[in-house]
Amino acid sequence: MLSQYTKRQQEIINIAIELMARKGVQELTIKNLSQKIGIVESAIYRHFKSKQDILLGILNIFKENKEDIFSAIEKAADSPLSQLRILFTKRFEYFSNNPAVASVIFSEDFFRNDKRLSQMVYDIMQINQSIIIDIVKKGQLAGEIRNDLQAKQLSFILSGALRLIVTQWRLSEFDFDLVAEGRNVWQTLEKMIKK
Amino acid sequence: MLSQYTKRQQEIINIAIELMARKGVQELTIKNLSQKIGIVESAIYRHFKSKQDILLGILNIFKENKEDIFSAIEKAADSPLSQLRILFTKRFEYFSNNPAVASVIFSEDFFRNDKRLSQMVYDIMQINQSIIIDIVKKGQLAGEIRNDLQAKQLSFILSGALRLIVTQWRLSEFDFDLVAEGRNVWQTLEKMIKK
DNA sequence: ATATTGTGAGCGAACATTCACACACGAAGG
DNA sequence: CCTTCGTGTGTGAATGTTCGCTCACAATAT
Repeated sequence: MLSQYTKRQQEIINIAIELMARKGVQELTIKNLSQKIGIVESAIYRHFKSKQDILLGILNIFKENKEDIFSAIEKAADSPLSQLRILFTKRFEYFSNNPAVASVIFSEDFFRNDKRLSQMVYDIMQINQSIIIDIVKKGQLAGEIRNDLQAKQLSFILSGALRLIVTQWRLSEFDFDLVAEGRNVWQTLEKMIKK
Repeated sequence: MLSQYTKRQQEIINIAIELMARKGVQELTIKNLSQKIGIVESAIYRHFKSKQDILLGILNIFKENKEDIFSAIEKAADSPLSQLRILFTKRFEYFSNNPAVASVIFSEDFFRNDKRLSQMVYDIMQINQSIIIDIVKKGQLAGEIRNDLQAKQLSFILSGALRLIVTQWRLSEFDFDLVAEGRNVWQTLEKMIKK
């Protein structure tokens, strides 16, 4: 088995993501979940021992995907600046194709109650940040990126822009072209950080 | 009366904000609210006709405060770049003194269910953006800010950084100095946008 | 035959909200 | 000066709903 989850579990996780995307976190109930799958409520508990574990599953799926993107980018032996551009583009494309995931991953508040969940959210954020920092540092060494700016602050600003645009896209009910708008923002960012 | 709300209503709103700050949005229940005030649940409904109206009250308070900050900044007849710096500083100071409000204002997801509430969140965001855009444009005209960058994109990047730092501060349970970190981020941003 | 998955009824808790009732208090009227 | 009355506020019990979850049982599949 490729994933740590069974087929049914993956199905449940995906539908859970869709539900959260449609109308926010309060839409994710065991009842809605089971109805959309076509089984009865109690059957959910054959596959997950609690709702928290389903949420954990959602975060896991996202974490795995993110790690995939990153390792793909590292292998693409481009210049650091191109790597950042590809990173941005790929993330926007992913969210554009999976709007549901975007809705879930940025609603950190919802995960605050549970230690495991909030820790996972924090981990995902950290992975994100540290990989961007690494690329920025490489770019500074290569003389591609301004080195009068701290890598940490820079990656922070990059992440902030990425997050905000996705958030607005989400709140606008996905009614603008995320990939196109993302490209615009990236171009401005590139001008700002390029040496 | 200065505000559109009575004393008791203001008290309820403030405690509601505190509750949401402590453990996230799910902590805000009529029961918790009434207990913390020292009255019985049903008494809440003497002052607000529904929970949604309390949430609307929270957003109103924040909107009013934000408008105050902005008008104060406009009056301070500084250079546009200084105005931006003051804007950043004041916002960080405000959140630092009112961590509860920070928690509330960035949990947009929670407000998605209700048309009035999501509209209000959207309004607040728009006010924010448009004022920053105005200042940026002035700065570009005055030759203080690079004009090879679109004002809209720039203000976007500024807002994104501001939001992300507040979010991380919030998720870290407020355990770093928001004002100091905010100053760092601003200094980097300033270098990036200055002509 | 045994393990996996689904069913249906039901449980206890939490939730927002309603309602009949009680109390306090200032204004109005005799 | 006392009574009366309306208004604003708090009380305690109750309602209907939704929630996550459990359990005895049945069907299905290997």
